[in-house]
Amino acid sequence: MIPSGWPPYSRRPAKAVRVKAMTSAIQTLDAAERFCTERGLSLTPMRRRVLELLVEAGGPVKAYDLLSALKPGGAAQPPTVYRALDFLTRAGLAHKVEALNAYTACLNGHDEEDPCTGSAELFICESCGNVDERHMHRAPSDAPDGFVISRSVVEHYGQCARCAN
Amino acid sequence: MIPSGWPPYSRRPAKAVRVKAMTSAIQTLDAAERFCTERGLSLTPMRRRVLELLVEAGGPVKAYDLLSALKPGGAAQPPTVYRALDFLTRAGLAHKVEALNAYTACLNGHDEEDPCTGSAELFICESCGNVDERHMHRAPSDAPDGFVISRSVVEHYGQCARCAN
DNA sequence: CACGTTACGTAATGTCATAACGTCACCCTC
DNA sequence: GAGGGTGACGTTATGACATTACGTAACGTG
Repeated sequence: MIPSGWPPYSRRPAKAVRVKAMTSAIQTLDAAERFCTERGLSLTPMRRRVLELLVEAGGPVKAYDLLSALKPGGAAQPPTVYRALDFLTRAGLAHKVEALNAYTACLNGHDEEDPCTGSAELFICESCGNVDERHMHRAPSDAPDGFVISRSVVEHYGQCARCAN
Repeated sequence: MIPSGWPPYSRRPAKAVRVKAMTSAIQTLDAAERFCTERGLSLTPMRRRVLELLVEAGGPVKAYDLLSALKPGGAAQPPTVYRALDFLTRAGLAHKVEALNAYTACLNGHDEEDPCTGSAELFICESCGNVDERHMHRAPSDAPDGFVISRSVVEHYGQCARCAN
């Protein structure tokens, strides 16, 4: 009667941070470096390291998983990673996935044209954990009269084309 | 350089549960009652009480605030309120506001025509805390090829018309 | 009646995030 | 080069949000 087993993904054990594409990671990090220097932001070693972990994971990562991944090179405490995530999200280099309490790197538009403004539309595959990010170029057509939007959270959960088979 | 003071609303102290419109609350509860009996769902006293608190609050309420509000009539523990919220959200009588870790009553379409399917578009005023809910009748136009959406989280934060002045 | 199911009580624990304070390096200006 | 502001980060503790696991009572059905 009531749909059960919902929401499935947010109850799963967190997936381990894994390396996916080192080449693109390096490219992304270099782009992020340029992005920051152009704007007078400092991508410190700690912030760069956290962004690197996010990029390597290729999907949403929990803050405490980042923390664990950080541990080997010195004991890190929660505020350390949350401060880094705060910087990255403010800068538009990462997004928080609200419904997952997780964080994901923002790969779009930091090289040249269209920097991320902070509001992205996320398509999250509940099978493989992959996140496809689209920037929102449209306002909702059915906003209440006179409502002024300052920030939007748009997250779609489902199955990507690859996993739907 | 980096916008500061963001996100403002989610860091505020939780607002107290307050009574807003008792008449509409009763109407809503009666409608919810009918909604459940029609579907073979049982709106138990506990579930009804939690829904009542949500309706009275007229906006997002934190689980532990519900818990406090429940206390006077017997000591309630977290699972109690989370179970009630789970039922209400599954039934479509309430929604979780993900970016706020809060819950809000769903007032739409439980009387006759168009029951809430679970995916609503929420417009949350960061000044007065009011939530305006629209049901989503459209699919995102720019979904990745072949992506099948099972659930969407859409939350817009900003200022309502009344507070914009 | 024995059994399964549903709802809720209760204790403990797990998970996510921040507060509050200290230190150090850097830069500026006098 | 002493003083003072600022930004980044370490460290301890705590707050805030949510679940696991187990027990019991009520109810319906074979």
